[in-house]
Amino acid sequence: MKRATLKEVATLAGVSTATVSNVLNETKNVSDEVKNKVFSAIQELNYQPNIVAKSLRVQESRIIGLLISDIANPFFSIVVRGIEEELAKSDYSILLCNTDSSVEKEDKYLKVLIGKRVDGLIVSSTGNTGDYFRSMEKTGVPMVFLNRCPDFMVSDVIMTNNIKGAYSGTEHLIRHGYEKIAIITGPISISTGKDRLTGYKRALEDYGITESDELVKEGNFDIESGYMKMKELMEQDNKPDAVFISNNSMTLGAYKYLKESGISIPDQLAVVGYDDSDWADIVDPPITTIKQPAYELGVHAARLILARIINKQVKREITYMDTELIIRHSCGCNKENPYSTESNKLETTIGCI
Amino acid sequence: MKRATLKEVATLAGVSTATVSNVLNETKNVSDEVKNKVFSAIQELNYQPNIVAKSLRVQESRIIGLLISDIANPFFSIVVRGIEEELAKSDYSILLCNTDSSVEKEDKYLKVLIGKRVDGLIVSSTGNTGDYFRSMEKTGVPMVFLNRCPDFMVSDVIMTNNIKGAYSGTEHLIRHGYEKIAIITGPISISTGKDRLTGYKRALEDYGITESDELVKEGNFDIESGYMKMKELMEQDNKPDAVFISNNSMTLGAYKYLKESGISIPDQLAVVGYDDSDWADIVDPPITTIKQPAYELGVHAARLILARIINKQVKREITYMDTELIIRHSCGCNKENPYSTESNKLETTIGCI
DNA sequence: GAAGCTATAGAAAACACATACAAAATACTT
DNA sequence: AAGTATTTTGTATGTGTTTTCTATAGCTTC
Repeated sequence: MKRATLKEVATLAGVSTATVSNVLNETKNVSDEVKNKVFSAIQELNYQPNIVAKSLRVQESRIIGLLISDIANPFFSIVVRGIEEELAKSDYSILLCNTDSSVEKEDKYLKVLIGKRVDGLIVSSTGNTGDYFRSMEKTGVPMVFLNRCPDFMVSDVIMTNNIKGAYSGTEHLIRHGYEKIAIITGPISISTGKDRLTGYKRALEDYGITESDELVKEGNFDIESGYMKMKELMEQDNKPDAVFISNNSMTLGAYKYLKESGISIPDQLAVVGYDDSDWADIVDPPITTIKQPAYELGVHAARLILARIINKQVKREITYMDTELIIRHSCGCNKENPYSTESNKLETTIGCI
Repeated sequence: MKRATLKEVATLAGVSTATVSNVLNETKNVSDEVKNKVFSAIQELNYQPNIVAKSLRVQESRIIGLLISDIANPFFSIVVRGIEEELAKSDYSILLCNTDSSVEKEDKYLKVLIGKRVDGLIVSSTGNTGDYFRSMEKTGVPMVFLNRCPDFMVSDVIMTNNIKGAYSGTEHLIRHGYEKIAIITGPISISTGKDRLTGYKRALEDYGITESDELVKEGNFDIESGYMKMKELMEQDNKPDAVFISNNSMTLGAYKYLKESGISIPDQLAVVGYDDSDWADIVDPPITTIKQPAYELGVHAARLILARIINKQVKREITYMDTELIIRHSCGCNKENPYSTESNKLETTIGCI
């Protein structure tokens, strides 16, 4: 079905294409009389401007590429929602690319995104990034990274304060009096994984607890590895009495293992997780966790990329957003008053122990 | 930073733009000698084809619009993943639009999608759809609907068998011997809400149970309404001894209420939910639920839209995908052996009661 | 050696729009 | 009334591709 073109409405309205364009974009004065002719022609032909032609002409696509490792991870899906809603306000659309943390997919997508002439790029990829990013710099399309930035890039990045977050999680466990606190980390090759490990180590150090290699297990942020690493931890001689787990999926996996093997939380093993979820307070026991401001992260990323598009030569910005310790019961807090909403406040950190 | 154009590589290689295009697309024979010149020119200029120009010329954007009510809902985010992965195989990208079930947003997005000349549309909107869809039909862009199709449209739709799913969930409750089985439905103005209610009613009828208006509460598929409707149910005189809840978010909300008020599941109230989740088996108690094949739904939708793009004149297709009853403990099954994986099989339906 | 064929390369016309510039029409001065 | 300023409309070109149609050169075949 052939769609009407600008030219067609112009001839139908008996004016030039330039005027039609001008009434559409309100870019010049045109008399009401002519305007009306144009509008009714548009109506009659059911004309819809061809944005791809416009994009070609004005050299902007009004679309932002979004490179994300796993849209099905609730943390990311909330980030995406934040991005989407903020971008929509400025009439930008988002092109969604799920990279699965695969360098090949990332490179492939990057290629099509640059080919499609996206106006900007938001990337939240937990994997290692390939060569293709290097060539991105030359293209000059603005980018903002979420939670991690390849070492070789000079670009905007907005991070949650991973070190601090992990620190406060481990600290909470320490104050509870646990002595053998383990950690299940993400891949230490990537910054979120590494930073959260750093926070953990720093907390132990500050409280004079000697760390043990046996108690740090490197997972890869998915459910399966949470399950496996938890299992390793509980089957070895040097068992922990508490564990800090570096993201939501691994916490889920760990919980599955613990329940399967009948290990009681927090009596036999206390746990503090990372990332909050809607379901975190209805599992058994409700999970004490480090909450990242996922939605705000997305909103901020969107604003930043928009700012970059408008003004390309502002200098690099690194933003840190703070996490929040959400206290529930998996750490050992509040057993006598299990569903008090009072327990959900950060301020109670000290009091509850 | 100006990007190199086809014409520039042509002049650098000393050939015409036509030949460059031909070597790029392998659409005509060109001698190896010339090919090499072209390739090295491309390399030297770091040339990236401008896909929007190509789109304008060949009249296809290679992008599929995706209208979805809430990307943060785990059910949808998995659907999206299925769509994305399948589409990527054929080098189609997806433009993500989160409608929040708002007719205004839907119409607005529809407008930009059609303007951007998407090659197809996948819509999974739980809300009522506005007028704009009507005008969509005239444009001739292929559409496939997920789980619901506006009455006035003649379009492909792929559904899960909602009636059957709700039937089997309710039936399971009935076989347990519960006598006052309530339902929290979605909005009955939309088909998923209505169909699941129908399945529920049909089950009651088949087993000779008279239904009570007091036991059917209409929510709107979000956490909050699950909470509120559960509350209503438990605070009224005519309390149920079991409840069937029509989606994941409302089940979550209902669980929150039940835990807060110390109502024990399944002893005081048995529950069967709709939609499966990763966390469904670590909550307390693990949720018996009707699982929709979310990922497969997405894959199928992607394939269907692709087929429609290639061949526009095949006739309308309505696909039903079957749900699966995942038996855990919230219904009352398997209390003595709580984490047996055996319990997760459909076949045990009868045996477990 | 002319006619016919094949293989390769190029010229130019779309594709649908925006915009700089020119021109015309109107309004305003004096 | 003519001249000038201002508003309104039109012309023409450019945006980066693909593709149809032509043209040329190198063959074969009679």
